[in-house]
Amino acid sequence: MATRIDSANPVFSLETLKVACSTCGLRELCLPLGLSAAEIKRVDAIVRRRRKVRKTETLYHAGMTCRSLYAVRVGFLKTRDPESSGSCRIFGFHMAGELLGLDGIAGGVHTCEAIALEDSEVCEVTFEDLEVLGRELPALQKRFHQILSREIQRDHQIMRVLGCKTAEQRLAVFLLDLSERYESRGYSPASFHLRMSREEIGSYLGLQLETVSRLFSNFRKRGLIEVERRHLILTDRPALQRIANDSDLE
Amino acid sequence: MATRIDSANPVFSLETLKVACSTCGLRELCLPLGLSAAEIKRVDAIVRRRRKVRKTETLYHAGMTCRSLYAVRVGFLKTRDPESSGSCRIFGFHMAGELLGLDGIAGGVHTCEAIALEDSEVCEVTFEDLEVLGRELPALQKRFHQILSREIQRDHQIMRVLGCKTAEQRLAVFLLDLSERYESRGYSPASFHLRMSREEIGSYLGLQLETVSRLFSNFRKRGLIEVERRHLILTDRPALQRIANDSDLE
DNA sequence: CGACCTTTTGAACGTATTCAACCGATGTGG
DNA sequence: CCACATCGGTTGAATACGTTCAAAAGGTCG
Repeated sequence: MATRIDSANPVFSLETLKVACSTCGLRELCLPLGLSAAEIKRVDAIVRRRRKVRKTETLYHAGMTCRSLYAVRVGFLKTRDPESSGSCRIFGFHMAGELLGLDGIAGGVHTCEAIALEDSEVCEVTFEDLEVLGRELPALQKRFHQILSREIQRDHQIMRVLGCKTAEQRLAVFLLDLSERYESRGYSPASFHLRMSREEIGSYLGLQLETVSRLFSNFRKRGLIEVERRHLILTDRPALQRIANDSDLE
Repeated sequence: MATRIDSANPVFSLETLKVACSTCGLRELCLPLGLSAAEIKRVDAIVRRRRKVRKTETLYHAGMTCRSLYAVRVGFLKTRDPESSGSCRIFGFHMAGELLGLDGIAGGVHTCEAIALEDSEVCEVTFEDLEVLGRELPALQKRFHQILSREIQRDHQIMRVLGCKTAEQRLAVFLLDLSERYESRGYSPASFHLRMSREEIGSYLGLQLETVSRLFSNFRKRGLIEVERRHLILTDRPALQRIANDSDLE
């Protein structure tokens, strides 16, 4: 029933208004962060459409022309490298308020593909509109640059993890990162549901799914977490922090 | 003698004019790519200063307030993670025409440090100036976004390498990447000088220096390269390509 | 219910690391 | 000028970490 709205009707509906940036709970995480109410209204106007992506469905494929970026409104998606047949094809997991498609600006083509891990909704904004409006609203321009730069920082963090952390450290970093992101969205930082499989976690962390599974068991035995399938409780976050940080000192 | 010019004299000199963007050989790689002659002149005007960084000297430290980005004019620099005492602190090697400091836009603070691997010169542009001018010159704004997006793509490439390639594949990818970058700057893609130590290569690729050294020897024995200290000749690039690409198929 | 997918666990294996010795080039001071 | 220290690089041997292969249990869905 929900799909009826987004697929067919391009005019404003009550439904559309309800999810305007101005009233969106994510405006403190997403593109509008730091903008005035008036400015947010202008941003609202360039959001082309709010699109639903069902679990397992693809938001965009690699190779598709890319003229827009997408902000996750609700749900959870992954981006992955299409070519590499091997592992480590997953570049990231994306929660509400995060932006997708930043890698496509350079070439006008998506270099990875985005797939929903649960029923999700995204807001689409074209680069063109964003650039035009950015010229009028310096705060928006600045915010956009911040987001791009933030993404580079994030990638550096992942490179650090992949390049010099043990399997144990990688998983600890990963769990704490999820924890923080849930917390900043108002969810419990200690208890949450994993939207991704062991294989996907492994793919993201440069590990085999068996290794991930073993580490979950190992962390459970040491009393650091409780894990039941995909439900997770971080019972000893300070200890996880210690594991994650320990460069090499014992 | 060269330092006298840049350190003391803030007014335009013949020397300064000589290195203006308009006449810079790198304008087809750097920020001005795709701009008209008139637009390049405007970019010239916001280049605050052209700064020399001697070998082993630091262009910026992590934690320093960051209000500018730097374009490499001549030379070769590395950026590295300051905190991690372990390995893999090196995020990248940067050649002429490449931009440094993109990670600092978000927080206004440098998150890594840049160190010259040979005597280098960089052009400094403040984000503020770049944003202001970007509002006037859409082509510049677009170009800047392209560069940021390109950097994200680059990071993805590194994540791919670190996450799912063998040591052998990593080195092959690394050498071919250097090769391409030299070629696009008009140098030989097959014969060049390594500016970095084995340890720095390892740090970048998530390997130990011994492993890198062994791989060089191994590649030499297989007739793929000739290597004499830091001088390198890629004698069989197609073979290196095959090694780099082979996902897992034999 | 049976088919399939995800997850767990075990055992053997292999790749890259670690520790160590050594070499050559460079630089310093007696 | 040579002894000596230092730094970058090479190579060997033992080790360890994570992978690979394999089997089986638990969940989910037609």
